[in-house]
Amino acid sequence: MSNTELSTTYNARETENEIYKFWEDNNCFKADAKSSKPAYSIVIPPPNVTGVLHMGHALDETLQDILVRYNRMLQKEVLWMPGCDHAGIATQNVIEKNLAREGKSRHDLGREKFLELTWDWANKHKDRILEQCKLLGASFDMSRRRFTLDEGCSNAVKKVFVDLYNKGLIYKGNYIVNWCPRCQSAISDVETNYETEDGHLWEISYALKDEMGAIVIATTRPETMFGDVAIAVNPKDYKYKDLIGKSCVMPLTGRVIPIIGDDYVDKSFGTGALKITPAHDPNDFEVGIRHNLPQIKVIDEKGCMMNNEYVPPQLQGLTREEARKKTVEMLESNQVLVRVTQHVHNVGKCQRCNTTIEPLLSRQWFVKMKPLAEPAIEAVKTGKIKFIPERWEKNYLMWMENIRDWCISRQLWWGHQIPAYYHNKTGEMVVALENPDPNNYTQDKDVLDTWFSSGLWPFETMGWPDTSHPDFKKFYPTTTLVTGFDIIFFWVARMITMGLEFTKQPPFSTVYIHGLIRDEHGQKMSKSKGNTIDPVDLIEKYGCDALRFTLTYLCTYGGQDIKISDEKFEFGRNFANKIWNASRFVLMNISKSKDELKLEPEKYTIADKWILNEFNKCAKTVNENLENYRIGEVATILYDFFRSKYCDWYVELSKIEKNEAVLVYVLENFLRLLHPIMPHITEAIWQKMPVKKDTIGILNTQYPQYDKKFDYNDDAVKMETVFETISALRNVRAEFNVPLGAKIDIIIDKNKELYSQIIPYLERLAKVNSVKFETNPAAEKSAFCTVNDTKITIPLAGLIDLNQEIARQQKKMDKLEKELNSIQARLKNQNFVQGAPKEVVEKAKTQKDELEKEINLIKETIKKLS
RNA sequence: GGGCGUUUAGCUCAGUUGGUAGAGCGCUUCCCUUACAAGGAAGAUGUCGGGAGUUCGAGCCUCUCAACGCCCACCA
Repeated sequence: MSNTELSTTYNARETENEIYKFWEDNNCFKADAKSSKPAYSIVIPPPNVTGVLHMGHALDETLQDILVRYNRMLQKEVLWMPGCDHAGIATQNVIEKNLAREGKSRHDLGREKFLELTWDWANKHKDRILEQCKLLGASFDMSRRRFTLDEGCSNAVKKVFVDLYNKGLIYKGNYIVNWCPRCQSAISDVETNYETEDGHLWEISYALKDEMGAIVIATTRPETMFGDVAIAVNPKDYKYKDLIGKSCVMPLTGRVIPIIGDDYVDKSFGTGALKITPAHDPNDFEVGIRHNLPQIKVIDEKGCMMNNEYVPPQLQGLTREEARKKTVEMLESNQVLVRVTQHVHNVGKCQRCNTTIEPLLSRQWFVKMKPLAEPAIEAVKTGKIKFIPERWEKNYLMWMENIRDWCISRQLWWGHQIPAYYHNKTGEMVVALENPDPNNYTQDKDVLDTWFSSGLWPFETMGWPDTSHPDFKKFYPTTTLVTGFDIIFFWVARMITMGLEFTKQPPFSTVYIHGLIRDEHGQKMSKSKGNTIDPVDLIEKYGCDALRFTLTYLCTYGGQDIKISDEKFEFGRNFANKIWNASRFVLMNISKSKDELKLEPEKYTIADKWILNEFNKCAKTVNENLENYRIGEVATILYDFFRSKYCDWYVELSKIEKNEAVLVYVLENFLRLLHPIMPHITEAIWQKMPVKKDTIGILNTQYPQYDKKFDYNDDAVKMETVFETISALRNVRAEFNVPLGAKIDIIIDKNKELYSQIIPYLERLAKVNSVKFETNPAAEKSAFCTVNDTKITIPLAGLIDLNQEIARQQKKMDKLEKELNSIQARLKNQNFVQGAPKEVVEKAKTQKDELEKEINLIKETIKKLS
């Protein structure tokens, strides 16, 4: 990278691969736990081993990398910890699907063989997604990469489980859980999604025992009736209250069950009477506990009717769906089906496979969440942990304040096996880090919810439980957590609770929540919809920096979802190309050596002062916005500065008169400011620049800051006048179709001091032939333009159309007058003059004066023309 | 049922303490002016969802209505 020539069009891919390799070869991303510099650390939200890179990762990783690179340039010791999640159910599903293709199930292999197979697969795919992240330019420390099932994480998981158990915060018990008959496992509440479905409400008549009459209940799930243990009515319901304490006879089976009273029953819903099936409905389960009722299971783990005394023989073994149909038929032929109505209701679905959940009575492990949630609520309320944007705090708090116990056991094989051991003969249970006696004790077959281990991610990756580990000491707690709002409950909340419980510190101080990536119609991207965009394709087509810049530009502070389409990334590509070419121009036009390129304030032109002033403002706002996580704003500011200020004006002016040192200084520092967003192109150009380099690359240079010595506001204002003049003259040329080759003469009535400085600019940029200064020039056959109080006359014999010119002037005057009217109205208002801040009033007065002057100028001009 | 978000130019969206609206794409006209046509110059386009209020002044604050979207809850 020593040649100073740059190719004419920017070849993003070639450059990016080369540059990333350069950083890797130089170990640029490696964090030093022994460094004395202040620490900045981020842990990656570990992508699933099963995963391939998608747009969500692209956004998430880009934002993290921006923060990481920014802080690295602020000269902090930066650790970005990469790694993957074993993703229990998701991974097991993939492997089982592969087996199914061979006509096998996991049971054909047995646990050991199955795990062997899964490990092979996981090892093969573990680094794939992190390798893909490198295509995004991710500057994480691969030497530290972790996996939630590696030895360190497994030890942390065991320790946490045992400690929580010993503190009484983990318990095992028979409760109703969300059971997925396809995954063959319990899942937690947050893994259950509800979908609205059209169903039926069946009203079934239960005959009273030992007397005439019947009670009619309403149900959406008649097949569960065989597990009924009571009929419940509201004690305040006059229709039924006398029946409480009596019994009824169940249709089809003849079993006798009591009628009970419970406030939970809604008098106005259905028939006002409710069958109670504790083993298959969460609410009924609660009612059953209150009334000390038995729990009768009639549906098994596969979602089929059980073969037991409660289920009629002809239904045994049928699926839930078949059994429902058959049950209804049987009820009908027994003439106990009173009525069927359409009923829209919500049905729980497994988040992983969308199978309808079966609420099932089951023996599972739970974490008692209330005591853990309290400090987690406190940490957010007191501001120890801040959410950005702030509104997510409310969301988090609401969930935390209504937290329910967390079912953590899964009937899977892939995951952390629960460290509970049962005596083979006595059944005695021991919860411990190790099996007390492998000959006599057998480990619990269940594994833990994936989120149990990812909940420990910020500290289990830093050496914990060894709190003297250098990484733990240097880099924990981490600084910022970056993620989408979709996993606040699954992951963020659990990291906070676990972090506080086990390290007594919040695992991070800021949670930066961004939106989700959607397709151009606002639809969530999914493989099944076929609307996904592959970031790898985008990188191939437009380049990684283009992808990063575009995403960043679209990522606004409010954390709105981001709609994308392929073509949107042309924006970033075009910008990269612009940067490349502008840099090419600069490098081609530098004749001085790096030692000669010194800023010499005494030689600055007003243009130099203007661009230095603009850059200085740019550096200031960029830093402020990065500090406040307004990352999209940063992209906008940098884009605007580079295109509208540096390229459109300063580079153009430099073709007339150049200060090489300023040209190079501003470019180099702009590249630094941009580096966190577009790391490769900025590094590639920087390497070729004739500047002093005492770091390996641009990535560890100092991040530019506001510098008082570059405050040149007065000159900047003058320069704006120059630009306005040039634009006004160009407008005249365009308006009257002055041929490109033709030069114009202009007569300026005042402000000679400034204009005489910039005659070469006018000549080159507005194709001016001659400049005269005259207070009252002859105005015939001329066009005019006004810039503040200055009038410029442009004789255009042969081209000028007087009416057209009058109309043009009139239009400008109308616009100015409208503005003036509004300001005048304000200034006439005593309330405004007295009530508004002094500066605002002063500003309005100045504006008024300026507007009046300019309007008078135009009026005079029009008068002369007509 | 509870909570949150969105509504600004044809499209996608910015708009940080209230001071009188911007970008990208698209569109019109001109230009391959030796950094860049993935470019340059000039230009058109908005009763800031409706209504009311606070204020000297509202895209921004308050209330209300409407449409769309999301989250939580889960009355069988």
